[in-house]
This record gives sequence, structure tokens and C-alpha cells, in this order.
Amino acid sequence: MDKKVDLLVRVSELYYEQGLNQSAIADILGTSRPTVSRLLDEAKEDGVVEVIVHSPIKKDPQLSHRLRVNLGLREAIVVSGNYDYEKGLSRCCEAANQLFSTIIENNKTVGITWGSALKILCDLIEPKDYYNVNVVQMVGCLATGNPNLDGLELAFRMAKKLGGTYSNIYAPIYVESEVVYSYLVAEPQIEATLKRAMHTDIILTGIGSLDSNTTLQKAGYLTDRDRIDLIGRGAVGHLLAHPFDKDGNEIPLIGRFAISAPLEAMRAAEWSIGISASEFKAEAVLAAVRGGFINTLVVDQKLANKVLELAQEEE
Amino acid sequence: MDKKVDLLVRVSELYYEQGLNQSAIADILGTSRPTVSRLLDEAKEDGVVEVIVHSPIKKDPQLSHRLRVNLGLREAIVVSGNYDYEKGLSRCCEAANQLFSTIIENNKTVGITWGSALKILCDLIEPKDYYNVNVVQMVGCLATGNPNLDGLELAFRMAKKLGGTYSNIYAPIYVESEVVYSYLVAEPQIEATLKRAMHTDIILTGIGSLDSNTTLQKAGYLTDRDRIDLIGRGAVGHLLAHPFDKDGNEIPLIGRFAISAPLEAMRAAEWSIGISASEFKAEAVLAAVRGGFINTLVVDQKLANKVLELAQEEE
DNA sequence: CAAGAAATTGAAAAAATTATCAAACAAAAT
DNA sequence: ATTTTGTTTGATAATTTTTTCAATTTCTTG
Repeated sequence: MDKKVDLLVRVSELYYEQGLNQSAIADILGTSRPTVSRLLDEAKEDGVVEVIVHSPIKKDPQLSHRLRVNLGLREAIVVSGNYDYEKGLSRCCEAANQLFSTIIENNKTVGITWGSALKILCDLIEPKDYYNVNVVQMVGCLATGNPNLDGLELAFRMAKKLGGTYSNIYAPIYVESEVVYSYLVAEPQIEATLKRAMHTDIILTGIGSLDSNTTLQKAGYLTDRDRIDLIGRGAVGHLLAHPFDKDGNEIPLIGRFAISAPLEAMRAAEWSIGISASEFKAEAVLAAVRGGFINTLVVDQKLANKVLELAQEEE
Repeated sequence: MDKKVDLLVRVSELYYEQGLNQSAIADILGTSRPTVSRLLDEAKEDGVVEVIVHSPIKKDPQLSHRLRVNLGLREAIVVSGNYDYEKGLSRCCEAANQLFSTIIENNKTVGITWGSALKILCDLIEPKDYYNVNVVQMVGCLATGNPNLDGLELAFRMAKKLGGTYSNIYAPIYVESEVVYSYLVAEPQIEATLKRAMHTDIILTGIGSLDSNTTLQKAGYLTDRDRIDLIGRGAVGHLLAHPFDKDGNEIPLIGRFAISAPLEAMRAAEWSIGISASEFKAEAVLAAVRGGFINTLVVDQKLANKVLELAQEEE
């Protein structure tokens, strides 16, 4: 048995360390090329050779792969480790930043929403001077006491970091009057921004759930009653201020008009990246994917497992 | 620049951790297959991915490769580390044992010489029960006070470990009388052994130098005068009790008749493995290779460097 | 701001690797 | 001893990867 390991070591050294090809090794060994290929497979299998990817952020390759394949995503990144909500979200944002840095380039339009994921991500972005990058605020303002979670400020800060321009929506996230709504969306700057939001290349967003802790409610834009009502009508999450059910069908919010791009805008982007952490987001995340709003997920291990579990149950 | 590293990490994770092929990655990235191939190259180059071969004996892949290619060897193994003679030889023997264990199989004839390398190697061999393995003593006996360096005992012990048979030469390494020589080589058992020695599959041997410490002289088979004379006639080393010059031409030893297989026997074996350590062996090693007596070297770093240096000088 | 140099890219071709399959071999059971 | 069963092996085919090369883009430098 030791003979076998010695052989695996020998072949692996020749292949990986000395860089010979399999047919040269076959000649040395006096065997055939396919046999060398099999030996190298075994060496990997048995842990004689190990391939390490040096990344500052450790990911779970199995989960990433399953998530991507099972949900039909363009890409899925699952950060390893068992973190609490805050820490998990931070790690996801680091991974999202890593991903974003490889996608962003000159002449791209970046659509953003709001929330803590976006804030953390925005902080992480390395300043760089791109040409003709436009950051578009896709949802109206969330006038909480904490302006740095707000799309308005985030778009400004992100544009600054990327050396680009920004398109803002100087309006609240929801209005209750249809007249006001009509006026606002016709307002030239807002109209222009919303139009741009329909043609973004990269969208970065958190994924809204409908638990009682949702920022939307805390900020006073949604009452507990509204929330219960939405849940009663099947809603499980929201994006761009639009709630949707588990299949991604929009559930209208009665008596509120959202000053934001329609959900359709999410489908137009080449990259629509959802960043989210912790199990309680699972339903919303799965629905966002089922609706085709999100084609790329950056999540933590817990959430990934929960989402896959839910997806399984659906059958 | 960080963008590039992030991209290399991303591609490497997809390729090595998730096992996607390059064209799947190209689709995700929105680029071409060759670009992915180039990125993976870069990732290796930049140390983003590292391939580790877990071997109990660390080798120097660069030196191994250079030695093999520059000297046209079947295989070359250079053990890493800066050891003194004793320790270096031990490490070489461990590596040689590793190599040997991958080569030896049923129905093979193994030719051995004598010396400390062979003794250490013999101690390391794992007992195993091969079928029809024959261990052939290729050189007569070296009657020093230390019988365990002697081919006679080594052949016996090695055969025992491999579960095979042995063929011995019950005669001294050299005799001074031609009559005695003729009688001995015609002696049935010796004749049979010498005949077998001409058709070995694997030869294991140290490589003899002509420094004043050579065991041959210490054992009294060679006087200092003989040695100086040989050196004067161009000899730089010896194998199977036959001295040779730097190009591998045999230098006859005047007044001595060797009871051993001819140098030609070395060329017949598929594997003729020379085990040697320390710089002072360099000339002898290079000559043994130049003469085509050795097709595989197992040496330490110091010796490898020195041999390569000498080989370079020859041009 | 244009012109040339250098680097980057993808299409096509070449090379290398992996998968498939049937034959040879070995082990086990009759 | 002989058949059966399960491995191992290498030839062939299919796939994947790498190289080559021409075209394009990007970066310098006058």
C-alpha cells in the first residue's frame, strides 16, 4: 500500500513541481498516458496533492457551487464561517467588494439601493478613477436618522470612490398620494434617474425581508399593519420598495406609491447582485431569485444552507 | 492592481475549488476561454494558487528537473536541505527507497553493489513478498571488518526483505593473480551470478570516488600508490570495481583483476540508479552519467549543484 | 492630438488531458 | 483446475486546455 502512495508522490512531484506533462511522465514510468492521468486523480483524491487558493476571504466552494447550480444563478459566493448577523454581513460585503472590483470597469452604470449591506460595501470600495461610470440611486430616500444608509448618500459616496457621476432621486421612498407620485416621477431629474435605472449594467442590493425588524418599518414607511397585510397576501420579501411573493410575483402595497425603479429593472442588468446574511432572509432571497430579480448571490453559510433547504422543499 | 488579484482569486476558486472548466468560467466572466487559461497561469505565477505535494521527503523540483534534462537522465531526484555527508546520504537513501518501491515488482532482477548507501537503503526497504524477484551481487566481497557493507550480506538481506532469491559471488573484489581470476570466474556459482548481472532490470549502487577516504583503499584493496596512479591516468571514479575517466572510458587497474560484472552490465538495465551525496562525489557522478552507466540519480542538493556546475564547465 | 509601441484579446489550430470501452489480467469461488 | 467476477490497462474518441497569430485596444511619446 505504501508503494502506491510513493508512486502518487512521485508522479505528483513530476507533474506539479517539475511541470512535466503526462506523456513525459508515462515515458519515465513506462506506462500509458491515461494511467498517469488516473494516478494524478488519485493523488488529488487521497490528499497527496492539495491545491490552495490564497484568498483573504474564505469561501465554501461546495455550497457556492450548489447554490449557483440549483438556483440557476450566474454566480454564487458563500463565505465560510459561522458568524452572527453583523459579522456575517460584513464578510459578505468583503466578498461582494472583491467580486465587484473584478466586474466594474469604464463606461458601466451601477445601480444601487440602500441599507446596511450597501453602506458596508461602499466603505470597502477602493478609490479608483474610472471613466464614465455612473452610479444610479434606484429607490427614493429613506429619511431615517441615519443618512448613511440612504441611497442618496450612498450613490454620492460610491460615485466619488469610483471617480464617476451619480444620478439621484430627491424624493421619499413612498408617498401616499397618487397626485404627488405623478408629479414626482415626472420631475425631470427623478425621471432621468428612473430611466437610467432601467439600463444599469451592475446592480448592488441587499434583499429585504418582511420580519418585524425590517428597516422599512423602523423608518416609519411601513406600519406593522401594512406588513401583516402584505404577509397575509403572500409577500415574503421586497426589492426596490416593491414586495413580492415566494414566486417573485409583485404584491401591490395598498395606499403607497413607490418612487423607485420597477422590479423589471432588476432583470435588465447583466449583474444583479444580492448581498445578504443570516437564515431569516432565506425566504426573501429565494423569492428574489425565483422572480429573476437577482442573478448573483453573495451570502453567508447559514443563509446558503437555509436557502438550499427551502428550494429543496419546494419539490 | 488589487482588481487583478481579486480576479485571479475568483477564477482560481471557480476552477480549483468548484471544479468548473475554463469555458464555464469564461461564460461567467463574459470573456473567452484562452483568457481564463491565461488568468489561471497568472494565478499560479503570482502565488495566488499553490499546489502542495505532501511527501515525507522534500525534494528540489528545479534542481531535479535541470539535472534530468541537462544530463539526459531517465529520472533525477534531488533531496532538499543542506546536510552533512552522513545525513545527506540518509535522505538520499530514503528518496531512493521511495523510488525503488514504485519500480520493483514481480519477476524483476535487482543488481546491487556494496557500500554505505546500499546498506542504509537495504535497512529502509519495507518487507514485502514479491514473486520471482532475484537480487544479484554484482561485485565480489569486500572483506572489511564491517560485513554489513558487503554485497554478499546486502544481497542476502535485500532478497529476504523482498521475499526473493539471491545470487552471490563468494570471492574477493580483486585478486592479483590472473590464474586465480580465471579459476574464480569459471567457478559455476560465480559464473552464473556474473551472467545474471548482465541482465538485471534494476541496479542500485553508490558511486565510487577516488579520494583518499575511499573504502576501497581503507579496506586494503587499493594502495595509495594505486590510487595516485589511477588519477594520473585520468580516472575520476569507479563502479563495479572498474575505474573510469571523466568521459566514462574504463581505466584498467594494473595488477588487479576484478571479480565483478563489467561496466557494460550497467548499460543493460532499464533502471541504473546511482545514490550519492556531497560535493566531493561530483566528478565521479558526472563521469558515471557520461559513460552511460547510470540513468537515474538520487543525490542531495550540494552534489546536484556541483554536478551541474561541472557539466556546465565542460562546454 | 496623432503616430507608433506595447499589451491585450479572441478565433482558430495544436496540444494535452480525460472519458469511454473492450481486452487482458488477477482473484475468488465453484 | 476452471469458470466467473471484478480490476486494471491501454487504444481510441471526446473534451479541455494551451498556443499561435492577427486584430484591436491601450498606453507612450513626440
